[in-house]
Amino acid sequence: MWNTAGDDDDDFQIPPSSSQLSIRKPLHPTISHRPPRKKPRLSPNPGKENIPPAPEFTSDTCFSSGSHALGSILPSSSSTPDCIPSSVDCSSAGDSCSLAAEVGNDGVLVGGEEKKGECFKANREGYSRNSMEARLLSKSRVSLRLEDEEEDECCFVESDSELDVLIKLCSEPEGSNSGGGKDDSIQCPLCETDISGLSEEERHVHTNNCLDTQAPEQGSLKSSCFIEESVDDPVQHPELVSDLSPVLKWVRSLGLAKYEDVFLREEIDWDTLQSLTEEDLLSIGITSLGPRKKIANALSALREEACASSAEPQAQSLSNVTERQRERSTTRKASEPRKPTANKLITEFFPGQATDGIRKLPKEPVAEKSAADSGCRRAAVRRNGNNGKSKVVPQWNCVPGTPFRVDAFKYLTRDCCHWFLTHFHLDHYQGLTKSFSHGKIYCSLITAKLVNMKIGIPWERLQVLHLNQKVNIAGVDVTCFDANHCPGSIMIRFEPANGKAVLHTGDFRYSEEMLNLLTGSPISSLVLDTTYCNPQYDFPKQEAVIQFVVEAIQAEAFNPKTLFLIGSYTIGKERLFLEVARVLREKIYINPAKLKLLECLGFSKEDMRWFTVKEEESHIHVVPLWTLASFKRLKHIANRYTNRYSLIVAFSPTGWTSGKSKKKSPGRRLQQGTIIRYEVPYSEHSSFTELKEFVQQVSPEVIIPSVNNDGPDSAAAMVSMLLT
DNA sequence: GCGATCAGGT
DNA sequence: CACACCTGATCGC
Repeated sequence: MWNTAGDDDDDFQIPPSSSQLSIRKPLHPTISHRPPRKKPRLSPNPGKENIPPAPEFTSDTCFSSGSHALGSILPSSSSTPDCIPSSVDCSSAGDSCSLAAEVGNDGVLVGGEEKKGECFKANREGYSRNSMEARLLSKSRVSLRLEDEEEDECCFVESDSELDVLIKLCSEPEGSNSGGGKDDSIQCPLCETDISGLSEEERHVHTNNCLDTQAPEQGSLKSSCFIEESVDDPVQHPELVSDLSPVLKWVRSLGLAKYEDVFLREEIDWDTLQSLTEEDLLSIGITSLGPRKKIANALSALREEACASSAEPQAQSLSNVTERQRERSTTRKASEPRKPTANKLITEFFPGQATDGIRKLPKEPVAEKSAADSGCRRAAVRRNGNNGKSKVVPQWNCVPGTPFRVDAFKYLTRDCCHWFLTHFHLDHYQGLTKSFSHGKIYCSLITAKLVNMKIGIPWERLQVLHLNQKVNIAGVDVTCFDANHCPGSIMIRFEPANGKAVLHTGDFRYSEEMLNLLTGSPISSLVLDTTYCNPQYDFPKQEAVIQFVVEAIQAEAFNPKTLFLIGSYTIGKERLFLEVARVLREKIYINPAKLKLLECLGFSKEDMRWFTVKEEESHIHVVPLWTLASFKRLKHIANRYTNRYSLIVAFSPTGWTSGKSKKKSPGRRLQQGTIIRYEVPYSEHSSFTELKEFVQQVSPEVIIPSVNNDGPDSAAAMVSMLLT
């Protein structure tokens, strides 16, 4: 694993790294191999469970039980073989060539037969086409395709979540209460005329007419949903714009017209405006200091003004507005349920839950305060939400039962002096600067080195945690494990005195080995990396994707004037390009800064030999991921190398590749002229299936998602999906 | 001038 | 979608 380094103070090499990736020989399970799990796959649809991903060929079995050490991706016994074109089995050759060819199922690449020939040419080291990996890939592709069929079911699960049911319920107009069947009569929400006989378009015309003529009476609308909708869509309902316009005018008068939207979205009326604090402004999205101060100052001036004369002309002119607002809010209360609006706290869907403590259901984990949390994260505090308290630390940055914080440097407070950092990615260490003086930072050795080197945190502030070793910090037993995310990434188990253990996954990619390590006290709360917590994200094992990339490179390499580009983050994806180097037996170019960084990651000397900072020594270059994002940038690179290279083949490894389109394919190939870009689903987060497996195994009482998205992917919805 | 922070982009 | 990061603008010391 990445962090095996941490096991040994003096030597932070990544063992067992001596092995060479040999994709060309049949593989054997390694010593550490565990038999594939026999337990039934979790499936939202039991009837379809007979479509497992071919157990005998899962990467877990072919490779060494899902291990993570670079070297152990494949058995160490097989140094790169000098085999053996003569042993090639033609039928399977078709298989593996078609891997590359099929990538191009969008079209362009590689017709079958010719390309096969090219494959052989490119196959400098030769290899047994009948390899397990080739079978693994074709197999997994089949199973993936089959799994696509399950997808609908998964989506159904999602849409059937508690949240969704509520949303559906809420979005039904009152008029359509009784079933809303299509035979029911449809009334205009304004004049209540039966408009069933009209076409949909005609109905729109009708209601729009009513709107135009009846606008002043909108307060009498029956459906509060409609009112809310109007606010959401002021363009369609101009009368409401004028409702809010004093606020908007005021904002405009400050020269901050760009924030009008914010006030509109938050439905801030004149009264509310005057009670806004600076915190509120921050929370509704006015994050720039300047504008915020400006508004705050203007507000205090406004308040003073209001105090000075309680019946000022300005207030007078606005009274009708505020009255209307009040009226609206009372109407609202009286006619629930109401339609959810974009700016509604998810908490509101779960009355009581937000303020309740941990809600425990027998055997079923729940999303703890998930609702409140999702609101807190994006807009730290919402209007009227926090009684003026400052920055709210999101739930997932806290460790229940302890005063500790995890990846919470954006929320530095003086009441905490134990700060954990799970890994060195910007979104987790953001806020951490070298002037940090809030106590100790606990992290893995690799992360500590990076934090020290890149941010300048002095070593005195850093406390290295070694993998799988329990230590006691402020009375809490703390153990960390390899998170299999990026080098140095850890998951942390906290065992506070109250007996309720907390597992914080940080960002992680599931592996079965984690479960071996996680034995011990049962986990009460699980803070879970839910990046891909949606059934639509199901991607192959990393090993399979590496395999795919290697084969694609081989297939494309018939042209000696080809430049290969592999995308990478500051840290992450190393495994991918290191394996490519090993397999192709070619050095990989990285820039000096990257080399310095890689030197912190504990690679062995042998591994480091695969890297070079001399551009001319390699035609495989590691570049930042975003330079591959657009063909425009790629063309720019191509222009730089017109003399040396006639073809560019780029690999863009990201889990999002397996989004809505091209689901679960091991990669796809895009081409523009002499530039080819492969998008490969190489993910360093757990797939949905893996998340389910993990949650199932850990079986916590409470799940706290570390989510970035809200809406239908709310915490509650996610938890419900995980449990389905 | 520099570091920190934010907005907007890929 | 928004991974994890970049660039450029702005702010404060």
